[in-house]
Amino acid sequence: MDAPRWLDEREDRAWRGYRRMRRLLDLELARELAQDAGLSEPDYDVLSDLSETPHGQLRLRELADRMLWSRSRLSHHLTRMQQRGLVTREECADDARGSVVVLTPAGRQAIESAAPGHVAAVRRHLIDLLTPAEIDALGALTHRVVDHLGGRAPQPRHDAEV
Amino acid sequence: MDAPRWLDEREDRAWRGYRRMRRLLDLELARELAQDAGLSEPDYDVLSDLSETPHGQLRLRELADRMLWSRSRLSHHLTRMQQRGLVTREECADDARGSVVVLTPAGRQAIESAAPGHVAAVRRHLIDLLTPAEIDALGALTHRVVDHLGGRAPQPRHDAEV
DNA sequence: GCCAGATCGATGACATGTCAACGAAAGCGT
DNA sequence: ACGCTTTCGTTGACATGTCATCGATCTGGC
Repeated sequence: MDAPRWLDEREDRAWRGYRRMRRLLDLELARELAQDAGLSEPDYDVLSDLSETPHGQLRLRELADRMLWSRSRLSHHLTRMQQRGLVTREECADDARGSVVVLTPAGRQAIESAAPGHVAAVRRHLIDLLTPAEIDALGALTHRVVDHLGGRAPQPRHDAEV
Repeated sequence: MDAPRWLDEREDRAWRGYRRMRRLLDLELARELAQDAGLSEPDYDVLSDLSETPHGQLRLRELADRMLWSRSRLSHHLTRMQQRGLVTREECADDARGSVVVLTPAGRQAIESAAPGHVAAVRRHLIDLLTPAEIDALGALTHRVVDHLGGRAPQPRHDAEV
């Protein structure tokens, strides 16, 4: 705990750059997405994950885990998206507690018309600015960090114990 | 607008990895910070930026710009931090509209005792997992993206016009 | 000096995210 | 079959972030 190892100049540059990029990229992508497609980033992510499944549907639990969201957050968000007609909830056949989130035709329409523009924005502001080597490095490094953090989901524990 | 250029396998890997890392790193760093220091990440960032100035104080406007926050957000956040005794607001000498955010002794104490642990966490979960070459690449790439996005601040425009 | 327009920061209404608690239903050991 | 424990998803209270608006002040052109 003593003599903390501060970040040296290069490490600091990387860390600050990362945080700044993160913020600016978010703002810009969210801005364009809202303007061009009327969706927020969370909306887009939900629709995107759903649309990648065979039938455009997933157990709420499964979707929350994939997105690294709490079930509570997802449940609240789905309520709003449901009101906009982008998804519906159906009862789950094999588990009476569960609910299945289903993409509506309007939801599929929304993601399909939003995707090209969004991917273009991701290219324009990030991918196309990188060399092939940087893209590979970014892929390698991020996956290493993710593995290290043990890609498991959140959802608060009710553990006793210290 | 036709024939969108989707991400190829490597690009997709980098993009997904980035987003996943982003989320997991955030969760973990926020968790440790809250547990060890009783601060949220926004709290930490505010205190950190303030503590890097000569007198631990900044114009609200200036602080908001550095953090890429809206003034509204910062104003709300400061109100809460002020109630916890971490910062105070003082009148600005050369501009009667302005206010100066000042680090209190308790605020300085908070950031100084939180920093070593936070830096250690950043090392443990990110920096120390990367090779020197990756750190340099990350620094280069993030700064390029930031420059491209034109590091300017948000604050909604009231423009007419398309 | 004076006025038009810009900037500063605060505020309230609202959208979104978090957290703890809950009822219902499964799982599991006996 | 029976309880005990876990999991599922929802809910309400609350924390946080966004957006539009406001009054006060500053700035620049005249």
